[in-house]
Amino acid sequence: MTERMDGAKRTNYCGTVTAELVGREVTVCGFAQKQRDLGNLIFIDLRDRTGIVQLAFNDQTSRDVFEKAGEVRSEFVLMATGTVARRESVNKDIPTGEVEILVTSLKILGRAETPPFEIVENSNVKEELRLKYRYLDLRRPDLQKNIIMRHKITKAARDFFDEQGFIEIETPMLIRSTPEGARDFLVPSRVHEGTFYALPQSPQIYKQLLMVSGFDRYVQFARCFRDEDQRADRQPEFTQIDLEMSFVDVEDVMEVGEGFIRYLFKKVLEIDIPTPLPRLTYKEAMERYGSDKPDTRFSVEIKDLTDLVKGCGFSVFTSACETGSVRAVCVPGGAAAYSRKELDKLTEFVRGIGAKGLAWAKVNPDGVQSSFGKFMAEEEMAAIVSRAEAKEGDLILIVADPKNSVVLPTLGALRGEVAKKLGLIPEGKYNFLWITQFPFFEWDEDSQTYVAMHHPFTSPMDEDIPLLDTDKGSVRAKAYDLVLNGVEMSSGSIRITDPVLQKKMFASLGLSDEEAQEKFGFLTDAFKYGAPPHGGMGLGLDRLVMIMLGGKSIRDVLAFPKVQNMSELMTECPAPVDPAQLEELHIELVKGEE
RNA sequence: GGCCCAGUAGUUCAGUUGGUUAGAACGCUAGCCUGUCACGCUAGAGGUCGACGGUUCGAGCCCGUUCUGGGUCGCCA
Repeated sequence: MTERMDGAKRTNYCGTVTAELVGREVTVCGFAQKQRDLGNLIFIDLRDRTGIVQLAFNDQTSRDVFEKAGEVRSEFVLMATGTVARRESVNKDIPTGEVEILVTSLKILGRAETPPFEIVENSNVKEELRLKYRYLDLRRPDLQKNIIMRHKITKAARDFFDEQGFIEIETPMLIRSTPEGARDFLVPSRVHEGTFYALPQSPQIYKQLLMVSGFDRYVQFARCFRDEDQRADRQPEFTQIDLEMSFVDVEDVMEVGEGFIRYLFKKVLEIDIPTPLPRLTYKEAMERYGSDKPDTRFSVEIKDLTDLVKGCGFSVFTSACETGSVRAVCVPGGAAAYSRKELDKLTEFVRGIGAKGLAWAKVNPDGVQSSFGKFMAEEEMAAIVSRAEAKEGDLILIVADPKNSVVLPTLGALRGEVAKKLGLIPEGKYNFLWITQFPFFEWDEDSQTYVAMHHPFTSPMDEDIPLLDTDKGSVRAKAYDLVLNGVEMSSGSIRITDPVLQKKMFASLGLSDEEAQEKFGFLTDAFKYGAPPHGGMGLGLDRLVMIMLGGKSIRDVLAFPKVQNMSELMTECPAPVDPAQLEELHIELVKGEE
């Protein structure tokens, strides 16, 4: 039989019962971590979210309490009252290790079956099982720590933005679908047959309307939804710290952004992040790191060899030079000792990304050994080694392609791959970086047109507006990303508020007036009534928490995450619904093709 | 949608060239035990080797299909 609390109150959390309380009567509640029955002496480790305290039962304990203690098994829910006493032997491993509670009253408030896995820290139980019993997994101290840390981070964020004069406003979860970008989750309307709401991918349009409404500084911890395939750092529903400000330009938003980062890291981790944060333009980031979200925790950078190999005898290089380039990364750390097999693996790796091959050169003590040496004059090879800044023992990896859009990302991925392999990435380092001056348009090979790299309300840079008619590819946007350790943490921009310019941008993206009105009319209409210049950013909270906790998987910072195929193993959702429910929603299921 | 990895007791794993009754540790159950805290000692229970099909005298092991989970590419304005 389980017992009732009968009006008893907890006086202390387990983890707070320390030596100062010796002699005092306390009442603690929690889960039995472990029961150790020594015959006429029983110990129970009682656990709550603050830690563990030892309950002791001995010959001083009344018979019925002692017998009850003997029944206790792992994960029983207990309430115990007793006197705090010094232990005969101290446990130095836990904060409460100097004391124990000599129990005078014990209530078994809940019995527990043996759990499918032990509730312990650093569990290496298969994730599938942990997620099926997520409520048990969440009892483990590491996950408790993560979830509590997440709370601290959002609390600090609320404090910061409140101090900065931001108003927290909730925007709707049921919104109009705007079929740009990622796939929407759709919600059928019961009342309006054949119509659907969408779940927001971001509160973008609403927060811009709030600027039109004069709220001036808005913030929201916004739940966002994207129906795209998952990754280790991506979930179908996620949270953004979403903000928007009026009467600002790029610098103002970035200043708030980095002020927040500095505040947060100091407050939560007691780490000083020096500001202003380093910046790179998109172009520079691509040319030096081959990525618009470079990991700068290790120094390997891309070097351009094009001018050095233009006239060499290696046709792979010379043909690439015509429209593309030949570039290299120099891998330190004794990578010249790489075996043929390891080099083949790297070649396979770059082929997987889209490059046609990988050339290599080892800087050995007795000279340079390379995959293309027979096509090179000695001075040419020496120039390559010097340009790559390679030292003895280094390995130069070279990618050549007629398209820079192949060369740069390939080397970017390659530098990350080898850094991981060689352990060049230091732990516990937080390298923030702004990427600025993104191109406005992206050339789309499939449709042979320019498409918006950001959403279509992003403002072009003032000085690039004339290029809209002459050189679309060179137009830069007032857009900025915040990158942390090679992960995109945040993305933001200054928005267009000039109706004439907005019309022009829509046209540049191939949207007719009618289409633009149909899709975004409510926004452009709103701007007719006076729109303050504004801009903002959205910061991925889940990823931020993950990196601040040194985690690798976003599932570890969410209470109830979904797995790769977007289902949730505990409640087994998504799930079929009753036919009557479908009928009410005017939905008929059609069989998929076999 | 493509590619890669994993699936054996409740859990984590081992399992030789295909060969008798599939093992270990932890956990669990029972008994003993007054200072444990990874308690100890004794005894015990516990398996459709993810599923289906094939090869074989014989399959945990080989082959095919499939399911589940993970990673990654495509995708994520």
